Amino acid sequence: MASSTEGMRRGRSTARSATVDEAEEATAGPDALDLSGLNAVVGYALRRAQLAVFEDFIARFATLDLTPAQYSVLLVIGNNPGRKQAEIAAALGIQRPNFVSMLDELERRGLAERLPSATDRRSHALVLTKAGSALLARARAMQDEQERELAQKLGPGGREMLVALLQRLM
Amino acid sequence: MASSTEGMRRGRSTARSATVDEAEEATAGPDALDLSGLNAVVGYALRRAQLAVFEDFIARFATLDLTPAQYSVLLVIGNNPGRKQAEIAAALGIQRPNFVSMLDELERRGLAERLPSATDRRSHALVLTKAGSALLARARAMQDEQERELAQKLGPGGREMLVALLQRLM
DNA sequence: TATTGTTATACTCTATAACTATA
DNA sequence: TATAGTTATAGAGTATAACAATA
Repeated sequence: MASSTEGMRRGRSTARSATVDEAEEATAGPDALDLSGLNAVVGYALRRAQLAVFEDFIARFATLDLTPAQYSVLLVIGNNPGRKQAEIAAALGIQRPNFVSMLDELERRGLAERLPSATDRRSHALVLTKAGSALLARARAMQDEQERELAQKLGPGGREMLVALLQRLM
Repeated sequence: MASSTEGMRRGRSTARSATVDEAEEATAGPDALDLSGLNAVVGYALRRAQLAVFEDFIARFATLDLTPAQYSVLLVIGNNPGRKQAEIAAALGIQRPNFVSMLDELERRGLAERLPSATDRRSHALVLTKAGSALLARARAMQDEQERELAQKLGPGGREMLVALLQRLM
């Protein structure tokens, strides 16, 4: 159902085995647009939800001056100290060239370090500094708080259900 | 194409109430990284899932030469013919200045048109051309097919559950 | 004075080619 | 020959200021 306006709304198409209809936007303003077609699209809902969650994340982490990407880098280095740049970058889906300036910045701020590898003089072993570990601890606590608030929005078991569903898409 | 070849595991997330559970045993290879901390983060899962779904979308829509953004614009114009640029753009979360070149391109391809408004000489009434409607119909069918495949990945009721959970985050 | 569409601009992300020094 | 880190660069995507025409 749905469709605030009568117009053209998926008239034909009898084969709808997967049920593409169910989302619906209640009444909004007087001249509100019909977005029913978009709201049923998984990709669109994913994009909007991701933007909303990231926006919230960025606002929270403003005090730590950390972007989501920087947080993920600190987290992965912290859990995997001594790994090569290429390994960390690949794990995060970051192109190696783009990872250079990210590390430059984290190193400049004294949060991470590029140590010489003992076995391969080409590679760098990434580690967190003490300051980096300390900041990561604060960031983790902050992120846990966001996770708790998201869990509340999502209802009982909703967060775990959501993550499980998202994993199926990757 | 072929972005990110990261190595993510499929941690079984045993449900735990509201607090962040970050104890997932990563059935790891010899030198696989520990990403358990990230995999429990809703925002990160959202981002990766969104990228995966969009990548699939882009590959499918390559034959129609439509990006996800262009598809959303055609869809919303089709369901809301005669609306102003600013209205369509706002509904999609697109900045008005950035919407200009998008419309230029759709108009250049003969898919959409900027008609003079009958009531306000400043504004343009957006409509689809016949070719635009025809392309949109093909795109919709293509998108329905993706939705069906996603639904299969997500299991019985999974797609509807996912969309409902995502709506709670916006 | 406010709004619509537009131009110009800038900043972030992301992607690729190519260099260097090692292996 | 291949790999790790790097440089340079190009392309999207997104954000804001400002202007002309109109309300």
